[in-house]
Amino acid sequence: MERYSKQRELILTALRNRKDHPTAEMLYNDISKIMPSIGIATVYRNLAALYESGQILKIETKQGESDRFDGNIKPHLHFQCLECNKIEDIFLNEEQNNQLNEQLKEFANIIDAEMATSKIVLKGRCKDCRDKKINL
Amino acid sequence: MERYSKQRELILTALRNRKDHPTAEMLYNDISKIMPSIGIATVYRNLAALYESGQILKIETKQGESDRFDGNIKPHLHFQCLECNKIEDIFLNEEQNNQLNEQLKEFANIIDAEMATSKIVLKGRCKDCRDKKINL
DNA sequence: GAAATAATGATAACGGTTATCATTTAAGGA
DNA sequence: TCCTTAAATGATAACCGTTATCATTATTTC
Repeated sequence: MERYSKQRELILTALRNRKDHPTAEMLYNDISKIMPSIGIATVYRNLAALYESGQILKIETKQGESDRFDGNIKPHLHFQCLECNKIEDIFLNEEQNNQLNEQLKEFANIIDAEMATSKIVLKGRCKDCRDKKINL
Repeated sequence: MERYSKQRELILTALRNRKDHPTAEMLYNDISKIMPSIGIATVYRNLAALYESGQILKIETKQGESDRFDGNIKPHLHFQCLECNKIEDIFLNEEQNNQLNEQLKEFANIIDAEMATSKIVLKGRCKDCRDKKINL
């Protein structure tokens, strides 16, 4: 059975305290300041467990790039800036969310499949990078 | 400058001859039958080059799972079955495609970002797996 | 407390991909 | 056609994020 551990609590708190989408290693660095003895494997293990139990989100990235984690489990889209690589949240209102899901389910119906979830990452240029370009 | 190579031609042809979404290794296996001397690194190198020049698509998968490649560059969505892991294409008509893109661009506007591309993977149960379940 | 057994920490192993480097080969003249 | 040059190749080592292993520690239950 699942058993309480100080480490898991620290990991969940550390993730919720961040407003970005940290990697396992970033969280490990944060937590090391409080509990220097923690091992990186424990961070990975607990993030996996928290993800499987639905307490956090995981943004799977491509090979060789670390996965990102998200303490905010309200459904939302992600936007990744192609210039600075930052990942931002896009929260939709319920109406927008339902409408999008309905449309995607229809698309799945085209091939007679049942959609359960979708993974959407928008890519382009974030506000900061756009503003930076203008100032050059 | 870019220079012709028999290997690159074989790789592109091998990919186009498949209707699924093979991994680099699957293509390597196919091509080895014709050119046994080819090296796996050459396959990876050329797939990367073909992707960068827009001649093929790449479906980036999660860590520890091989990337998939697609010789069909007409814009389309992907559906991955959570049971059998197969990836299928979903082709939208132009109207559906434009409508979806417009909607996604609006979502990016919420955070003042400019969307260039989107990566959408629908997940759920494919037709085959659904039919299989019914027959049990 | 004591026993049972999850969870941990250190580190080796893993898997897909990329880098390295000597060798081969295509391209463009002489 | 031969020569030069530099891109492409093939073999393999290295890389990097992640997972497995295993002895040790710590939480739960009695």
